Amino acid sequence: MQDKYTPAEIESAAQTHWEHSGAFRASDDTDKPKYYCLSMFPYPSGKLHMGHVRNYTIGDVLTRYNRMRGYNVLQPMGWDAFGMPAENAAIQNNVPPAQWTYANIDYMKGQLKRLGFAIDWSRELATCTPEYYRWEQWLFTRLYEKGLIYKKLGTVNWDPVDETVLANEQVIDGRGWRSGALVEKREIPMYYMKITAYADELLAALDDLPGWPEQVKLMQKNWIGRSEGVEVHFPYDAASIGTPGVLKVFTTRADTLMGATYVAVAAEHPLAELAARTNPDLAAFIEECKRGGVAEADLATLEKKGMPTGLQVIHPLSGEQLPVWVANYVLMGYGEGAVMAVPAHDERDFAFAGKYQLPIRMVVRPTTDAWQNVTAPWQDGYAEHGTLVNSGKYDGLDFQQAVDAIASDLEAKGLGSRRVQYRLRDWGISRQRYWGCPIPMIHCDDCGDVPVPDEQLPVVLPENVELTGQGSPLARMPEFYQCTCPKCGKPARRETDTMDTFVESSWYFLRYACADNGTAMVDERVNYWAPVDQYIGGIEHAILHLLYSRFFTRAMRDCGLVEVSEPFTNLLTQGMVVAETYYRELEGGKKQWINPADVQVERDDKGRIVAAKLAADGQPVVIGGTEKMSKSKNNGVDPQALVDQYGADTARFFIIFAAPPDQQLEWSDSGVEGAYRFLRRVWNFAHRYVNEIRPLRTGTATLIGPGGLLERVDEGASTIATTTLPRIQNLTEDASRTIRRLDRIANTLGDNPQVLLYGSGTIAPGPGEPGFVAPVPQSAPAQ
RNA sequence: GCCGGGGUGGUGAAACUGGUAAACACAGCGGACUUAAAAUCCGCCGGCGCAAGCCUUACGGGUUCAAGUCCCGUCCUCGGCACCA
Repeated sequence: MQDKYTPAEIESAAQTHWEHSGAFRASDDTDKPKYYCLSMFPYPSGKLHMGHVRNYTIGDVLTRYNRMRGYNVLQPMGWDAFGMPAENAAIQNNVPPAQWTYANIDYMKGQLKRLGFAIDWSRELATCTPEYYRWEQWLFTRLYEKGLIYKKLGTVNWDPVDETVLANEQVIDGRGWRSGALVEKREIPMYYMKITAYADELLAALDDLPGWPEQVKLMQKNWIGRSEGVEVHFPYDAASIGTPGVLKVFTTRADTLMGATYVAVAAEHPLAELAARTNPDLAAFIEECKRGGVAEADLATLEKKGMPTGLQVIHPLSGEQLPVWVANYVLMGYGEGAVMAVPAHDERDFAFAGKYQLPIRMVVRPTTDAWQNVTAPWQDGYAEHGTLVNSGKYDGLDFQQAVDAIASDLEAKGLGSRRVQYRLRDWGISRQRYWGCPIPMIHCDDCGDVPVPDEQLPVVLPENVELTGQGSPLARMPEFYQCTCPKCGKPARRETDTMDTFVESSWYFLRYACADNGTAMVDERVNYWAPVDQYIGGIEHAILHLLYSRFFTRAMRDCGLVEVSEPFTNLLTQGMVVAETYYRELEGGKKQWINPADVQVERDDKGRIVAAKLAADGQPVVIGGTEKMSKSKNNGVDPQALVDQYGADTARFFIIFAAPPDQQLEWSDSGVEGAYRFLRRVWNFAHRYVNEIRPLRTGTATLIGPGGLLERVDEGASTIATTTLPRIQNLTEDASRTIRRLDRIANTLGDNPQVLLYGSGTIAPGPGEPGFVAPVPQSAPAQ
């Protein structure tokens, strides 16, 4: 009897049936309520990894479940196909990025089909096709005309040897990853999307997203970082600077303005450059600040350094002269590229003033008696709000009174005003790379920057190119960049930068609603399907991708393209897939990571792993602990091997039961084995007791009965299948025992209990419908 | 450095508003049945202790009649930090 469970045959029969019957095609026109279930689309890197399998299995469970509840469910799939890895592969293997990408898509699509997901493949899209990116270009020109896209200087990592802009990922310890050269910061013109125009709305709308995890909303809130404060203008000192002007800074601590003893500017600030012209030491320091990459994590951990410019500005209230310093912790891209320094009440300024012997003036006294004067070492209390002292007419005011009085006085003098500032910066979308969506702009000597007119779209990315790793090939292709100005007809130069790949992923979920439309970006069907009811993906996208998508949906709304503002009603952030790691130390301290499949472990009588050895040579290996499955730690399990050995149902069944969706999943080979044995038994069980329902193929998952268990799945995606059945470890026991447990559970559900055998859905349904509901015998014999 | 998670037995993990920590299981150990194995059933299963009992939620403090849960601090770990996707 056990021989009857042949997953490869059973699954392929079911999948063929689904394909021919169009079982998973979502209808655009039905009375059923809609349910749009979306998993984040994959980057076509080569083959699926276990994280993909988990992501899409969770989405598939929700998809099939909601189909059975009577919803018109859309579960589409596509490819986030532009990006750096294709260029790297191209350089390494001498294959054009397009060819590499399409081959990967082909292979991975086959894998997804083999896994039997209920995907509507008729809506498939790949972001690297002109059919997709032409609409991105079209929207770009609309947003440019609306002023939501503009051009300004931005700072990038520059590799002086390869003469290439590097991504942060390509800068390792301040050096280019290929050339090894010391990386420099360089300013180049780039296009920006004005996401800050939506900062307030993006922030406020977080309160109306009950279906999002609190932690994600909090991260977005902090990322947007709204703060109320005062913009203060420090007039230039005529004697030292020469030209009239003001130095602008923003502060949330205007109450401490009378304690400001110097101002600090970024190395790229005009005042720094002015002073450097006559001061070689300062010029050298500015050069030093330009070394290294632009990643904030690196900048924030740098040792704080500075140098005086010799320039002075005038304190707007006291009239005192304050020295202007250049400091490496002030960044040009943030606010005005300058800060006022109040060493007595700011920890960073305190440390800086101590290092360079700058004056420290206490102007706030705490309400407690914890301290009386600001002295080293720094105490957190120094930064607390309190009563003003040493501040002339402002003495005795509390924080709010002081801010109000000082802001009013600055406004009266025309030297400042109250203002709201965001941490959020506009989104720079220009990339000096080949494998991306061309930015549809033309540069004309006479007319300036001119958007490509609609009738010339798309600007097609040439696909047969050779990559060298030095600069963008587009900039070396006259046939690409030579063009005529759409306005005056004179020879002009086409923009050779491409867009950030986050742009493609910011609207793909809307395109699925009408992927077949060749004449418009979206049509009225988008208002039927949007918003996505359930979005599933990794927590690593909590900020950038999700925030950009929320912004993009609003920008499209304001172009009259969609009605909704929020793209994703419910968000599930899935946990990682982790596994044991093993390694051996090579000479030179380098670690050679060994795949767990090649390791034999020894356990003590408590079941702890106490020793491990390589199966091939019997020699011991070091136990490296549990880590996220990755190539670098060589602890990945290949989904393909799993499917080949046990079938798709086992892979999916294990992965959905081994851990709650939002928690990390620990890989267990015995758990997989147990899942397989369980499925085999369920299949035999189903075959025996419910074979009057045809076609019957296999049983793959678990019971969900009417009553309690069913509702638990309904409560929220985070409880799928976790409380209804014991964890996968239980399933390593003999399946008949488990089935008896299922019966016991079923019997507690009241009259006419039903067991829903459900999972990959290869328990085939009646015509067209996946999933299968079978009555359960009141007491099933053990064997 | 900054923002957001996490840290409870050998393992997965429970503990809902502060009220018996470790439910439910897996693994393990012992036993029954069996010629034997499988299956099934029974018992044990955080630590120390013969026992009564004492100790135990990363670590150190605190609040409380009562703390895994609240507060302060520390350590470790994971995700993100705007050009990885």
